[in-house]
Amino acid sequence: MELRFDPESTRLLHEPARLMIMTVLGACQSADFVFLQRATGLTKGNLSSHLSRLEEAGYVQITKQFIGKLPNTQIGLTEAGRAALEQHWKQLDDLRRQGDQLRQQQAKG
Amino acid sequence: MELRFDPESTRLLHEPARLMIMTVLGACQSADFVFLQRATGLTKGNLSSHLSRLEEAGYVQITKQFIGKLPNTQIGLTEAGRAALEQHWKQLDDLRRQGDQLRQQQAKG
DNA sequence: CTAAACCAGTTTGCGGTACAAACCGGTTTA
DNA sequence: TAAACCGGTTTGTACCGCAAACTGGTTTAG
Repeated sequence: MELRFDPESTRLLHEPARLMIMTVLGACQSADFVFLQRATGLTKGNLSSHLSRLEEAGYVQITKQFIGKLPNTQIGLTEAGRAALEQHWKQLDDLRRQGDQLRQQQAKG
Repeated sequence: MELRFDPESTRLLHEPARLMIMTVLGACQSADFVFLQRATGLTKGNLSSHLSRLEEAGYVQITKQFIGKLPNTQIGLTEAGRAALEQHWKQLDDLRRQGDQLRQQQAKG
């Protein structure tokens, strides 16, 4: 029996840090850098580089502005990003289902 | 709001290849190397090294024997392995739930 | 006035890892 | 007896996640 599960399709989201980021963003239209850092517990450097990757992948869009005199970075999911996140959960659910199925086949056969 | 999600606890299983392996093993008492390779679609080298990692982690136990004249490697989940796999799914479920919760809070507030 | 602390991030350096190619000891086929 | 096959393991490399160091500006302290 051939397990159908494509690691490459959502490889980006298999990194826990990125999955956390996407999960938070999935719940807001937009969050800023500091909020994301608090929510995920990542270091600034770490968060920054993950966001760059997600941006390159087209999963988030990043807009910079000034609030008063301070720089501020807003991050939001793109449609592609939202789709990828859903897709990722679906794949995991599906893998788990396949495991259960296999188990039942074993029980019978 | 602080996301509670510990990447380190099940980092090993965040690798898709390893999650596939564990999923298959979760359904059998024991599987052999060739079966695992077919089921997961991994290359031999890749599978071998992932199994070594899982063994070091105490998640699988590996026993070697000869079938006729050919070497044969049987792999099975340990109790720790089974527990880790369940734990992993739980963590993912939990993260997703937290996302949904956040979303509902946003809808209200 | 200026130096030290703070803010909001980005870049850099490094240790670790996933992957396939090369390899290995043996067995079967030609 | 040599070439192909079997069941894996080891090696080399390119990539990646992480925190420390840095950047460019702002506020506080003396």
